[in-house]
Amino acid sequence: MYLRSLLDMAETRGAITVSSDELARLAGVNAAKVRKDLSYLGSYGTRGVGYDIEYLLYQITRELGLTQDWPTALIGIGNLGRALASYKGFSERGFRIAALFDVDDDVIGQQVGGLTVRHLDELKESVNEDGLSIGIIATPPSAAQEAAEKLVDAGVKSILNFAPSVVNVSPDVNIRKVDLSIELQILSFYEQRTQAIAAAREANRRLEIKHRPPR
Amino acid sequence: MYLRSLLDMAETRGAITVSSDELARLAGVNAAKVRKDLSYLGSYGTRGVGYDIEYLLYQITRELGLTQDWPTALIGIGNLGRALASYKGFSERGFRIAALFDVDDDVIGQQVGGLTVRHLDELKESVNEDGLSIGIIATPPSAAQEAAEKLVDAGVKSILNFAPSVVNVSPDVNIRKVDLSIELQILSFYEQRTQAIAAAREANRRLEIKHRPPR
DNA sequence: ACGAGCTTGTGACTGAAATCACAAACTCAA
DNA sequence: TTGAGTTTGTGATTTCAGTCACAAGCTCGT
Repeated sequence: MYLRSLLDMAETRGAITVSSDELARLAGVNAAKVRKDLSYLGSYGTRGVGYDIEYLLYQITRELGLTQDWPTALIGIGNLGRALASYKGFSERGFRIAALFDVDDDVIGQQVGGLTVRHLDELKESVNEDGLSIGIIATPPSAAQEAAEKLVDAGVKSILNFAPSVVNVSPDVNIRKVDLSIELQILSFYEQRTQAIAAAREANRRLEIKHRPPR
Repeated sequence: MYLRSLLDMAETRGAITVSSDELARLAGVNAAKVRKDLSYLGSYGTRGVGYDIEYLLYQITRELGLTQDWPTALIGIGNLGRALASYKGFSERGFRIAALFDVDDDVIGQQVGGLTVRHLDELKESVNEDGLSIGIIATPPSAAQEAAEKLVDAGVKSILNFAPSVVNVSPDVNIRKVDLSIELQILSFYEQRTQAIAAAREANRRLEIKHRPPR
């Protein structure tokens, strides 16, 4: 989050430094938290001045491992897969989609974003050839477990799963999931609750009018 | 998460009940936490038996507001927008993409997933006509703020932002963001760290060999 | 050189979330 | 009916993240 705020800031304003207060406002958190978080990187701030934006950007980028190039395999070239393949946000952060895989013969061989879709069975050789280190799963839920296993078998230790299903892998593999609909469900929960509260208040108001004697 | 695990379970296995232990394993959390979480819904479990899967599914669905239909506006019909428009996971959970908006004349008028893309300026009328209650932003980062403001102006109180930029709205509006590349950055961080540790261990080993006298 | 005005870095504190641990409540077999 | 074996629901405890508060350290004007 800080990284994103700092990048925004570096682009737009010509400022050299930023205070924890300012960064906090941009990132939507407490200023003390900003300082504590940044202190884990070392003492890169100057009292009375703030943090040097460029230096801080470099340190965060380095710590997150974003100075390296991470060749990434994308499995499942459906609607979501295609969108991810051409998603600017990945390449901007050093995540280069380097190989595409699917199991559907109609899709295999197609050109997507300058890459040819290959069969999932060729994953292992491709990992060796291209040095793939991260795998993204964008398959239907039912195919996610198999995709994960093939990735692990090929030696990939970091997996990002966009399929809305539970995937089990050995504990030394780092798997994270993004469920696109979970955030919508959270919004729905709050909407539902505010509506329910409004309805209850309304019902209550009617009752009071009915039963309370006029003053 | 519980909802998803339970749906999986209801589909595959023919079990009637589930224990907190089992659900915890599926959802990847502590069993006591499962019980405490579920207890907020009321006491729907039976000691010595567990929870009735169907009943629990209904209660969670109801509490999350997923028994209702939530007509949703989607702004920004680029790669990601198109993928989201046809994403099965949304409709399965009751989120119906009911209207599409963009500002690009080349895109406006196109048919995407059975809907015609309209100009963002028509948002307000569409909110009134179709009863849109949730807005999804899938624009480029620079256009996200404007899209959010138009949504708020039209009366939408729940917004999901896929654009990787900070968006400010009044506090009575519920805005959540999904940053597709943040999860990759987290994976990168761990990869970077394990590689750094491995490198340090290797360097250390070499030093020891060099300096330690042979036994 | 010095004091006013900032801003960082961090120990102390607070509050919330996660976990533990166990009584209570159920099933089932004998 | 009883007792062994489960499993829930929840008070007590632990852990951890977030916040507060302030000394330390910097700049700049005078």
